[in-house]
Order: sequence, then structure tokens, then C-alpha cells
Amino acid sequence: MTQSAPSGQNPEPTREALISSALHLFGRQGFDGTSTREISARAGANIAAIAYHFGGKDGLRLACGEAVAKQMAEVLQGGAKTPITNKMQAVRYLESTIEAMARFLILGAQAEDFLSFMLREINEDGPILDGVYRAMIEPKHRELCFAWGIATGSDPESEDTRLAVFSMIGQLLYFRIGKPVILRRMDWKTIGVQDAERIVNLLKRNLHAALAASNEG
Amino acid sequence: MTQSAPSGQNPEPTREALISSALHLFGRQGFDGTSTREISARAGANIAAIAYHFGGKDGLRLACGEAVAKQMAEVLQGGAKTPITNKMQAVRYLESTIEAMARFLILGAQAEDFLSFMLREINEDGPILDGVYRAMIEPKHRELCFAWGIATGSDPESEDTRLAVFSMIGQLLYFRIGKPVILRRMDWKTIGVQDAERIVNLLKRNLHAALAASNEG
DNA sequence: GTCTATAAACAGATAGAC
DNA sequence: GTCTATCTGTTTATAGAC
Repeated sequence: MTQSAPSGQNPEPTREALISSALHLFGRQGFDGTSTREISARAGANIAAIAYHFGGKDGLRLACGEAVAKQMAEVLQGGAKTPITNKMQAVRYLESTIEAMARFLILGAQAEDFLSFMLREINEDGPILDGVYRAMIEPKHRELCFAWGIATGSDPESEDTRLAVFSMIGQLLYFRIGKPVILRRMDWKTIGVQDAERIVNLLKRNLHAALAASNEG
Repeated sequence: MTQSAPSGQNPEPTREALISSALHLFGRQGFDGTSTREISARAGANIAAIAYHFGGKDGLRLACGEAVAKQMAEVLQGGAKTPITNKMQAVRYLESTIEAMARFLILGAQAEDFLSFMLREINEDGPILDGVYRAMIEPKHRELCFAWGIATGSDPESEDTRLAVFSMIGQLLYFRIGKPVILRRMDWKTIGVQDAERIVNLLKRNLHAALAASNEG
């Protein structure tokens, strides 16, 4: 938005190409493991373009973080259509969120770059995590806690509820984070559609089991 | 910090210091983000010592992988004392494994370097993961699957069992992997002893709930 | 807005004294 | 086995033509 769009064309083609290339390479090789030459070459642009558009390599990294936050927020939106007022709606919401996230995380091909990048940024615990946490993780987790509270009849913002939601999300995310390990142990070359379905069913069973246990306690 | 070698005592003091320093820095900054100068300075050794002892930076990385595999194997050993013959023993084994791993992962201060390093290596999916997988992850996962099979009366090496064990381990590991996110959401500065206890209890509840659900199905 | 050319700093590896 | 000094290649950033 900082520049006036040329008539009819894509406003910032090199800018977007640079972000897309950087996201891909940062995710695969890490920030320090990727050179600006490599990024610009992959984007079909010049090395100097990075300094021009983003001020430098660090600026490009930040722009990648913003792109991830924006894209992920769009993906995660869609469950919050109908308001949740009773237990059945809450359970359905939790279920459909797990399904959507699992399919996106495990199968999503275009998600690969975003996720690898974010995984590294989470470990780094820097300003990019700050942004994505505020824009996406925190609001979504709060939403899930609200639904969890309705589904189990407990305080949505209690420590136990927040931790319970993390344990639900955690097992889901691990199927993406631990993918290299899982592929070895399962003797799979990749996680196929039917494999993902099996995982989704397992996660839903675990969800219902955990909810039932919470309702008893 | 530039000390000379205390000749005659510990067989390889510089070697060990280099591995320990590298593990720390690789975990925090990544392999590419860490220079050999930084490593040798922290170890109180000379830059040339890395080439002498390990052949180069890559050799030092491999040595770090071996050190992790060795240390982790020791930590994980200890549960496989008594043979598992009945359901109660199997459940107790799963429970105590979760407890031991959770306390080690979440609280263990000296585990920090090992885990950060391995997290990056898992994402990298290279030769270091190969070694650690074979030496530690695969055998331990197999052991857990065996116990899970006894506890639920299902085939220990079926795909569903292997995935179920991963979902159990996954939620455990996420409390370490996603630590920066969790600290923000829980508004904690660090995960204290009583917080860890709360998490362990949650994980045990989830374990029992999942086992119960598996027994029904 | 994109390019070439180059500067200045830094990387890992090594030769050779001790 | 440890040191200093240095070689060689690569890094990011920038100056200036177009």
C-alpha cells in the first residue's frame, strides 16, 4: 500500500515474489542458512531489490511474518459463523476446528512453507512470534477455550481449561511438527489422504474422551 | 576464558567443552547461525581445535548428535525394569513414562540444550535425526506401543496403536515445543514446579480417557 | 523500480611454530 | 594438543548508472 498501483497490473509483483521465495527458503533452511542471493534468484529478482523493498534481510523476515499472520487468520476464520449457545454446538465447533486444522496442517501443500517458517520462529521466540501470536494464536485459542467451557461446563478462562485446549492442539500440531519422525515409524513415504483421515478420527476420539473425562471430574 | 589444557586429568576436556558449547549455541541460534569462533570462545578453546578434534564444523554437529542420543537413551532407560504381563502393569508403565518424560522435558534445566538442538534437527530431517531415531526414538516408541497394546487389548504394532501412542507423546512434547506460545497464553514467566504438576495430571487424565475409549471401540 | 559493481565484514579451514 | 596468523570464499549492504 505504500506505492501507487500501476494500471491494471499486479501492484507489487517483485515484492510478493520475494516474500514467497523467502518464506519457502527460510522454512527449509532457516533464516541464517539462507542467503539473500538465493532468495532473489528464486524470485527472479535482483539482490538489491531486497534492500529496496524491505530495507534489508531483517525487513524481509518481518514481511514474511506479516504474510503468515494474514494468511493463517483467513484459514482459521470460518468456524466462528454461528454463535455457540449450547453444549452440542460447542462440541461440533471443537470437532470441526480439529478437522479443518488437521487437514490443513497435515495435507495442505501450500501450508508447508508457512508452517516450517513459523515452527522456526516459535523456537526463536522473537518479534515475529509476537505478531502472529496476537493476530492469530491468541484469539483462536480463546475461542476454543470458550467452546471448551461450554462443552464441559467449566470456566473457559481457567488455567485447567487453557491447558486442556493446549493438549488438544498439541497432539494435532505434533503430527505436523514430528512428521519426519512419524514417517519413519509408520514406514510411510508421505502422509496420504486416507492416513490423514485415520489421524483425524483418532483426534476426534481423543477429543470426546477428554471431554467426557472433564465432564465427570 | 582462554585457559590452557589441564594436562593429565580428564581424557578429552577440550573435546567435551566444545560439544557442550556447540550444543548450547546450535540449539539457541541454529547451526548456520552459530560461528566456529563463537563456539570455541565459549569453550575456552581455540578455533583450530574444532578442525583438529572433529574435522570441521559438520563433524562437531555429528558429535553433538551422538552426545544427545547417548544422554537421552540413559534418561529414557529405567522404565523397562519389570516385564509387563498384565493390563495394570501396562497402564502403570505408560503413566510413569509420561510423568518421567514430562518432568524432564518441562522442568529439566540441563535438558534445555539437548531439546532445542534436537528440535531443530528434527525439522532439518538429516543424518542426526537418523541416528537419534534409531538409537532412542524407535525403541522407546516400540516399548510404548507394546504397553499400549496390553492396556487396550489391541495389536501393539497396528497403525492405530502406533498413531495413538504418537498422539499421547505429541501432547506431551508440545508443552515443550510450544513453550513460548504457552507462556504467553498462560501469562507465566516460566513453567514452575506446581505448573508442571498440573500439566502432568492433565496428561494422565487424558491418557486414561484415551485408554478407556480404546477399550470400548 | 531494477540493474551492475563493489565495499566491508565475516565465515570456515589450514599451515606451521611451539 | 594447542596456539597465531592467514588464505579463500561468501555474506549483506550500498553507491550509482539507467
